[in-house]
Amino acid sequence: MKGKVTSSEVAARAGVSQSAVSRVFTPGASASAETARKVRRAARELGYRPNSLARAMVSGKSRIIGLVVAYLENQFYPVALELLSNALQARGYHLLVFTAPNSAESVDGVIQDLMAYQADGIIAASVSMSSDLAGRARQAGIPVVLFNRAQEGEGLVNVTSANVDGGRKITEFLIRGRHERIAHIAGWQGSSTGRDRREGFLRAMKAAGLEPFALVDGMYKRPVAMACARQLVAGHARPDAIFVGNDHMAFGVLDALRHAGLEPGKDISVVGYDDVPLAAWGAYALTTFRQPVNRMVEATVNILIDQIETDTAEPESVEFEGELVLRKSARIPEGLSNEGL
Amino acid sequence: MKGKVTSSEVAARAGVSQSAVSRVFTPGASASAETARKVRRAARELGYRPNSLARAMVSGKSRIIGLVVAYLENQFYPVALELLSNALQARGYHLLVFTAPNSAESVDGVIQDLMAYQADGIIAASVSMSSDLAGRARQAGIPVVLFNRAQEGEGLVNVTSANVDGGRKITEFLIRGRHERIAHIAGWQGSSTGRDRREGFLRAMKAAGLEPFALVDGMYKRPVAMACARQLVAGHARPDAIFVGNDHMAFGVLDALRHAGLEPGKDISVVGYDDVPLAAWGAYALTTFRQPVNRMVEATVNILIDQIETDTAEPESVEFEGELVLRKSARIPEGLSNEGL
DNA sequence: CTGAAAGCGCTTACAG
DNA sequence: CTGAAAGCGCTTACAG
Repeated sequence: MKGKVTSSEVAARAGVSQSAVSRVFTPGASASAETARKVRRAARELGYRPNSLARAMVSGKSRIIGLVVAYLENQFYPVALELLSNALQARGYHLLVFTAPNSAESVDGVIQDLMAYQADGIIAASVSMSSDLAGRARQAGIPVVLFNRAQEGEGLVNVTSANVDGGRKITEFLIRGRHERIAHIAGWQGSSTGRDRREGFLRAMKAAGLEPFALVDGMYKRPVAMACARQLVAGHARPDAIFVGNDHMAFGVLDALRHAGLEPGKDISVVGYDDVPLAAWGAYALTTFRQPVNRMVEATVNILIDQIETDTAEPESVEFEGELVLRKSARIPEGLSNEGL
Repeated sequence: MKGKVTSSEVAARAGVSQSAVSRVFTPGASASAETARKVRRAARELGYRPNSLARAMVSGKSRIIGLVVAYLENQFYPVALELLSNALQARGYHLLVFTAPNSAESVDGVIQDLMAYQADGIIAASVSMSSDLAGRARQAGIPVVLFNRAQEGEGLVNVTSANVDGGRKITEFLIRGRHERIAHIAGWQGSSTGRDRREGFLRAMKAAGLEPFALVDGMYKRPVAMACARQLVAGHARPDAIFVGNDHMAFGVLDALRHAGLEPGKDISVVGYDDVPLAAWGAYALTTFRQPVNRMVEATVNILIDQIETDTAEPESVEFEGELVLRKSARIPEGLSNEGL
């Protein structure tokens, strides 16, 4: 066990000062070709790499971005996590990941840990934080972006897709498909996405002069959504369409419906929200509304890095358009194809 | 932007020395009740938390564990990531996550970053690293555990399940079910899991005096596995069972088979490997071999923390038993139930 | 370009 | 128990 090698050891071996070693490893610092050569050689021989922690301490930049996520079972998050990680790595940042139950207290605790680690920025994916803590992060100069969740608060930037709009478009699609008894198993009403999609649903129904066949909170949980679906089709008056608050719940709904002997897309239409990879797989072929994860990730990373590396420009929340993706789980209105939307 | 608050500022406000502040925040250090009270009060008022980076520098312990993963599309990894993160957080450690394509070079690069961050330990999930780098990690005193992958090398600890055994048991199950034309779409042959499961398959076939109907490398990739499946059933001699190297590929195989008009579990049997959550969902109901993720995670965390916190005890690789999980995608031998195994 | 020196925010012997 | 001081491994003015 040799332990770590330091810049002083490299300096000794290269016959230069410790500062010289540091300069060779600092992009933009000045060192002669000769010095650089000697230093790199010694570094290679010793297996030296600058200690990022020490560098972070003196420079005040850790190049660590904290990511707080709730549940990874919903495929939307692993996908986002991977994209985020790749994009950040490409720009020299690293993701410190925390999984936290989606309660303000535990999220707050985790974010305090992140601040103790001098994270340069924080991404909260689908979780909310207390406004008190948001204020403190702002005071400490740590930018926070909320990914796929909207929350008011000073210094809080939201990156979302147009959820009200999406809920409305899905509902209009269903209405155009001549569905008359439309139910909504909503996303968790404690979240902005759950509320917004529901709002879109309600507006479209109202505009068409329709009453919801049923409206329940599926909590973004598979078992809850499945129970709701079973109940909805248990009586002899049943919905002819169900708009489900996200894909993760919609898969459960599809499973429950089939178990009850119904064929989705024929006996009953089901539409989800997100368009996770699994939605495209044959066994589900879920009609859904695509959230543009790529663009959401790109925006998140840009906003964060802009705030970290320049201190101008108050960042603004962004909202991206999504799009309906037609597959087999819902009846398609006559004359409509995926292109026609 | 007030910036971070330091222990000196807290000391000034509390009317004690900076060392005193440090002691109050160091578990096990001695401070009078009176001092502690004053310090905590001042800290609260100022919103102080010790800087983890500074603490890490002087103590030599960062409490950061690096996790390197390849692809998160296979549900096995998000599940493991979440469990790992929870277990580690509970013990005061944090996960710095890197996604890296599964090539020795990129994994090596990422691990060097991890070492630069003074990670206390490294978990490489289903990726391999060069033996050169493994040696360096060992020299630097950083424990590395390979999760779900076996690799020889000094200082490398493997946490796996009994893959040869699993492959054998699946094959025996298929043989007992009177399948006669058994194909294997293997996991990537560049990985120990892929090779071991295939080895188990081969041994069981040989013991039964059977020839493999087909044996191909599915590369752990869904599109590849689907193409293999399509080919296997294209001719008029087709397999009556397919053992697929992992669940992720098996879902693709199931989709491809159904698309070709075959009913899994009736016209043809399919067995996967892993038992990810999705395998239990109605649309797939995949018969598979369960890897005990919980125990694998627990062992990984214990081994790592033992090595970090005590410097005795050469750690040893561990291998856990898995178990067959019967669902609907494969014909069940007469007289056998899930209990009967 | 280069070296000596200060300083980042802590922990930890060392004396009292 | 408590304070003054050294030191963790770097970066970055400051002189030359």
